[in-house]
Amino acid sequence: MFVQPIETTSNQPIVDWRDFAPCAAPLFACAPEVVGTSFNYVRDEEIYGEREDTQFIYKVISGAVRTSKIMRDGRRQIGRFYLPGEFFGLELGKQHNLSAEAVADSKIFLFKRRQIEAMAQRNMEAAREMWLMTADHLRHAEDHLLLLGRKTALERLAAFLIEMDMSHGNCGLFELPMSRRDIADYLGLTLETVSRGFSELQKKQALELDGARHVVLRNRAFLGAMGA
Amino acid sequence: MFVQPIETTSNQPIVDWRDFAPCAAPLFACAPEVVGTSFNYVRDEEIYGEREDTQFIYKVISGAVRTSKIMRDGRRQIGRFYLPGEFFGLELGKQHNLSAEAVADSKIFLFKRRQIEAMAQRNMEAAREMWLMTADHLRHAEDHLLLLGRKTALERLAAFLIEMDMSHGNCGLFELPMSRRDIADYLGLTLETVSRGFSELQKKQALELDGARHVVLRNRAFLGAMGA
DNA sequence: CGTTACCTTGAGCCTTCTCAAAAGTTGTGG
DNA sequence: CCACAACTTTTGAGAAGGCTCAAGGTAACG
Repeated sequence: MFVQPIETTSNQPIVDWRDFAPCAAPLFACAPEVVGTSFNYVRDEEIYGEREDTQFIYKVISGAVRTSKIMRDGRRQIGRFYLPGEFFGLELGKQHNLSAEAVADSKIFLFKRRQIEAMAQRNMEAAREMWLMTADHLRHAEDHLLLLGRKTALERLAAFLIEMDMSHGNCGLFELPMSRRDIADYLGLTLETVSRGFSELQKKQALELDGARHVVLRNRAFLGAMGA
Repeated sequence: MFVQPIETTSNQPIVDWRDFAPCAAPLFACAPEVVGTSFNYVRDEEIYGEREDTQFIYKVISGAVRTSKIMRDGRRQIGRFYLPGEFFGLELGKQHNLSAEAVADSKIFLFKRRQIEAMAQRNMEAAREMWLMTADHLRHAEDHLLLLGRKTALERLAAFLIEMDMSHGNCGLFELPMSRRDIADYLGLTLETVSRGFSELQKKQALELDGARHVVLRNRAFLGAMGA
């Protein structure tokens, strides 16, 4: 159920090119010719489907997004979670290779792919910035291959917690926006194994859970060593 | 053991930009300003290491290459195999994220990263072509995530055979350049499970083995359905 | 023709999965 | 504010797919 975004009727750009730059990259001084449109998605709503045409490029404002592939019999692999500030859906091909859904109620900015492409044609720095984004996604995927192919359940969980902590500023305290099933499908496990893993890590004093989704890391060195 | 490539002393370009284009992409008409140098690697020789600086971009002429990550205790995950005609080692970051080794004795072309980067700065089409290459690698990695996270041993093997067949022109007949251990580390299995899988597929009349590495596919529809 | 590396097969084990049920959490309406 | 329903998470018990360890077979090479 792809929902067509509502275009703004205003001529004022809502978001300029600087917002399109990844957070880690130096900001641009180029023209605010690329405008975005805000849109809200409810939990589990599809943002785009696998093999669907690439019309937009997306930025998470609030909430969280997952990209995934699903097999005919229902087995699912989540490629990555996207948290506020992160971009997704940028692909060079005509069609998306993964689908994207909202993990929780989310506010997303949509940029027209045509505009982005046109800008990349004219602006060398912008083109490089987008290449950089693709390269960053590739690096994440490559790291995840090692996790899925060779790490144990507890190692995967540790790596996941460290990753989540990092994207929350390494403060050792964060709220998980996704369910145990989402985590399981990200880590190539079952939700029961994920749950058992959390219990195990609590027993090892590596973390505390306040409710199922509020995490406090108690031994980040241990988790880091285990997940790496 | 990284071996420094021998630079050509000739001013004649050995390879021009057209050779740098991925096979699937339209060829370029731009200047042959990028020159490459041929180099031979013996089986299992390291081409570059993980975290090593990105000095070159590589094209397989003959033989085969694997890129991989290794954990401290020796567990290894192979990211991808590269066969003749394919490029690898193209990264935007300062350092490689995976290491690369020759699977068999191989002839490789090396292109200076600096030259490639400079060209991308000047030539929009070339820049796009390189972005496309990164995007293609990302797509492959994403497909592989589903394989590693969710597929059974036999499904992984079937997918691998179909992939190998495709890169040999879908003729249903090819020579595997890599060992059972390499295949296992690519598919997130042990070499014994890979071997058992081959035997099982032979029993199912899906393929024939003439020696351990010469493969004849007998039922590609079956393998395709199983691997997808 | 012997040596070495690689591949296959077997037996038993272990991590993770499956199935099931209980416990906890959230939201809603009386 | 409480009761109830729906959903999520945790925990338990047993099953199974793939792993480990081990032995034997095959092919390449000096």
